[in-house]
Amino acid sequence: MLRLSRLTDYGTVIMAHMAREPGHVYSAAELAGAVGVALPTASKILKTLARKALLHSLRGAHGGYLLARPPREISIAQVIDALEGPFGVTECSVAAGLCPQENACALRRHWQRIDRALRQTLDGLTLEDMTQPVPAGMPERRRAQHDRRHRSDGHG
Amino acid sequence: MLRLSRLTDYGTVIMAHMAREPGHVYSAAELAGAVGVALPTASKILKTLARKALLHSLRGAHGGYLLARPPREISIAQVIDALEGPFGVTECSVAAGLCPQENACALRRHWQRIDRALRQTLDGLTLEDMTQPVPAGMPERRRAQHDRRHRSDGHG
DNA sequence: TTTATATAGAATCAATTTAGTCCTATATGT
DNA sequence: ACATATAGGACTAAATTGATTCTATATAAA
Repeated sequence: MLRLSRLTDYGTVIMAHMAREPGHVYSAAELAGAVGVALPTASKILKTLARKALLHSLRGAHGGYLLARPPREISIAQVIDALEGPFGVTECSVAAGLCPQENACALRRHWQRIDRALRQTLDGLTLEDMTQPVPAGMPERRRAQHDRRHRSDGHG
Repeated sequence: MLRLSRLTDYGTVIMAHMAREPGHVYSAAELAGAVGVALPTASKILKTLARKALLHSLRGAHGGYLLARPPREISIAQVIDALEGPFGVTECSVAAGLCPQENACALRRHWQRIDRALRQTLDGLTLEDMTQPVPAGMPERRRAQHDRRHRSDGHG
């Protein structure tokens, strides 16, 4: 796995949808319909994204949500942060706890390094990228996507 | 988040512990003690790792487990695969489903790309690396760990 | 050959987490 | 005023995960 929660998944879909027309104000109902989730669910996500300052919200009649910044200034990592809390692959990498052995504590450092590397990848991809069709090449923004050979044998 | 399950976390700790003495045969009880988890839990993890061919198991008295390959030939990605099933950040990236809009299907491609990038990172790190102390520099094996600046503003 | 020690594998139970919904309050345009 | 929309919190139900237990099997040693 290494899964994102479903809500976060929806969140990225919603954000990507909004990124296609950055100035437009979308109501929760509109987005719920466009993305195919129930209104309360979309609402919940939108509220969170607004609270975390990735969206601006407008209350009252004709209100709704719009992106707080241009799509190219909102990264996937930021969306994940907003919807899933502090970034970290393992519990241990955020807060030490178990593992009485020195061995484990050594691991902690490694996990933190891994977190940084993964985060870097997700931070290098913006909403703008997500609206672009994947050109089978590399829509990487400014980071080279180097060779793909790796040492694993049986895993795709 | 983007969390690994706790069992997977334990699994990596166990594997890293075993990697310090690659030839040695460890009983489940021994490992449970060393790593600080209950015996049944360690057992469960070890059985899975053995079934997925990352460990060899020896039954009977004086039995136990040992690494199936040298530590530098077992990547973190492989351990995660074994304990968490098919690699993928989103449900959508493994099996399409929701998202009636064309927008969403475009996203799918992007998620798959993201999966590949993350996997590459985790595949570049082996058990051998995990046993090494983190030298504050870069224990990367053959992949350069480039600059750390990224575009996000408020997130650590 | 019997006994003690270990793993294999399936099934089960409890706890936690997550998804989804609902309710009340507040803001704004007509 | 009234209709429309978001804010925020509380609540419920479902799914996932963690942890344990049970039976079967294999092996070393007495």
